[in-house]
Amino acid sequence: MSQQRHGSTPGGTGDVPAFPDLPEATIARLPEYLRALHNLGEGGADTISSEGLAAAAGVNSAKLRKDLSHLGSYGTRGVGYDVALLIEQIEYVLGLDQRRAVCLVGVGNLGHALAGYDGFASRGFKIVALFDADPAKVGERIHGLVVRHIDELSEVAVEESIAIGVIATPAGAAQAVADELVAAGVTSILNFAPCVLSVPANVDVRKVDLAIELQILSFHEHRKASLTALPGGRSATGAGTQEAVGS
Amino acid sequence: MSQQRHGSTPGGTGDVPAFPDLPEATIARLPEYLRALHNLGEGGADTISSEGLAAAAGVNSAKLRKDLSHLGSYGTRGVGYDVALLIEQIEYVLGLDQRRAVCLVGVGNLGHALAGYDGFASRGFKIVALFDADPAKVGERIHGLVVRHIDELSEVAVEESIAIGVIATPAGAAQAVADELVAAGVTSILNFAPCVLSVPANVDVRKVDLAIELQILSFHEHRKASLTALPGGRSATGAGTQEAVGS
DNA sequence: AGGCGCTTGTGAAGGCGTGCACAAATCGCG
DNA sequence: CGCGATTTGTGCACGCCTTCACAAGCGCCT
Ligand SMILES: NC(=O)c1ccc[n+]([C@@H]2O[C@H](COP(=O)([O-])OP(=O)(O)OC[C@H]3O[C@@H](n4cnc5c(N)ncnc54)[C@H](O)[C@@H]3O)[C@@H](O)[C@H]2O)c1
Ligand SMILES: NC(=O)c1ccc[n+]([C@@H]2O[C@H](COP(=O)([O-])OP(=O)(O)OC[C@H]3O[C@@H](n4cnc5c(N)ncnc54)[C@H](O)[C@@H]3O)[C@@H](O)[C@H]2O)c1
Repeated sequence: MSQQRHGSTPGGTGDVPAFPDLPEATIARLPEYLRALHNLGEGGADTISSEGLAAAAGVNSAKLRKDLSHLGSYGTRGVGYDVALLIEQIEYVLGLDQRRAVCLVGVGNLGHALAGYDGFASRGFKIVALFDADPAKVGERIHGLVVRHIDELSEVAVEESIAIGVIATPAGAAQAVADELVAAGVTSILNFAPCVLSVPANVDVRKVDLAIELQILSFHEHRKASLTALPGGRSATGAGTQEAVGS
Repeated sequence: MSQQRHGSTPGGTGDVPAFPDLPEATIARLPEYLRALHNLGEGGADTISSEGLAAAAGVNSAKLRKDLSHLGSYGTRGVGYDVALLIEQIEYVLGLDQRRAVCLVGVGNLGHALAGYDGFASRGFKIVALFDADPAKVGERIHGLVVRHIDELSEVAVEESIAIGVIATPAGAAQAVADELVAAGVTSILNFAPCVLSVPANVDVRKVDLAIELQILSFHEHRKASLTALPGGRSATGAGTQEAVGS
């Protein structure tokens, strides 16, 4: 525990990240580990074993170790992982050491909820601008931010160095909004509208579609129902196993 | 086009679904195909090629064909897929031929938005009950539904045959709510709280965590930024390729 | 009626991700 | 100072998923 070397992360000379190539599946799980670590840290834990952290994150412990090994060796055999150090490492890899500016387009039902969500701020993001096309909404004040007209997007995006945009408009407007975001220099988009977006290759899009989530659950309900007719009525209701469903 | 046989789906004698075992990855994409098909159908298309449907759904056409082939042979070589027939098929497989009852627990910021979302109704679901623990919220009327106290959950769930529950409470309350949902007979849960849920093995859980989505985008921003220092300034801004990000 | 172009359905190959099982490493204790 | 208990890091094998490439099937046009 003597030297608390961070590998080559902060304080490095060249400070070149140059992640080899973290598996996509791994980076999708890092945020979950991070959340679990924060919980554990608040609980007063100094170190945590892979088994413990895996349980807190709802994954297999071997998978967790392999994931973390991709970042480097930040654990101590026989002891576990230093919680604070690991938090720092994951936050660095995810680029959360700097608070990232986010803009939100479409301040309707969903947009209102998102604008008022404090879970963003506590996890590395700051909503710095709200946009809408409806003149009736422009000027409205939400959680300390004034809704601006979508035409101002480009100007504000540059001014505030916004790299991430959230789309919460109806599906019909989403592609047009995406185009405007891209034109304004945004290179990452989180899309809540149920539609496919076309964007240049250097722009990342992630989509959240609640109806799809429900439909997947519906399928499993359908399947489960079709098996109810089986003998051996008692279902395999185990102890309290986490039912992990693909990312 | 003469005989419109549905394989063995509706109107079958035994009517036993007995899906062999659709790959998990496939069923996660079926809802996307379904949405694309509805769009195309409204656009007046009678049939659609795998290429066209794949484009509309943002996937590779070979993947789409393989996915659909798991449901049976519902295409016509040289022509494509019958839009209406395929919609019917997918909806059957997903169990959407019956409108599924959903309850929502936690009518706060996010819960309000979800309760008022019409995208559920149009895609096979009906929110039949809202619950909250806050006495100040109980009794409130939202979009035609009255918020009920969480203690009534079990009673209402049985009465309305609710199999799917949505959790939109703070993370601290989510596990307790999940336990109550399970006790009330709910076997599928959509969880918006940023935490891991422990449930019996026969219960499916899907989680939506917005901060995680943003953190994944942040990683890609971080990585992109670390490559900016490269020569050849012009980024590989292709035509308009969809940037598919894992499901 | 026959041929031609188009599209589906699928065999095969390759890549990715997962999980087991164990060697290597570290700590604490006698 | 050495030993056993504990936990990490990883080699390996297996299975799933994706993608290519193509034969089989279908309709249309001549
Ligand atoms: N409400 C929900 O709970 C919910 C859930 C899942 C998905 N969604 C999806 O999220 C999106 C928004 O849902 P909502 O319920 O908030 O809808 P909404 O109609 O309440 O809000 C949409 C907002 O977008 C604005 N808008 C429209 N066109 C615009 C444009 N070109 N530029 C900028 N702003 C524009 C509108 O003025 C409106 O304020 C929809 O695509 C919906 O399918 C909503
Ligand atoms: N608001 C958002 O945009 C947003 C975005 C992503 C995730 N989330 C997550 O969704 C959840 C809800 O967020 P929110 O902003 O709506 O919070 P909120 O505080 O506005 O609402 C939470 C609601 O849950 C109710 N509640 C608390 N304990 C309960 C219990 N035991 N049983 C039933 N109801 C209970 C509260 O009375 C309140 O009405 C949180 O976990 C949050 O992290 C919210």
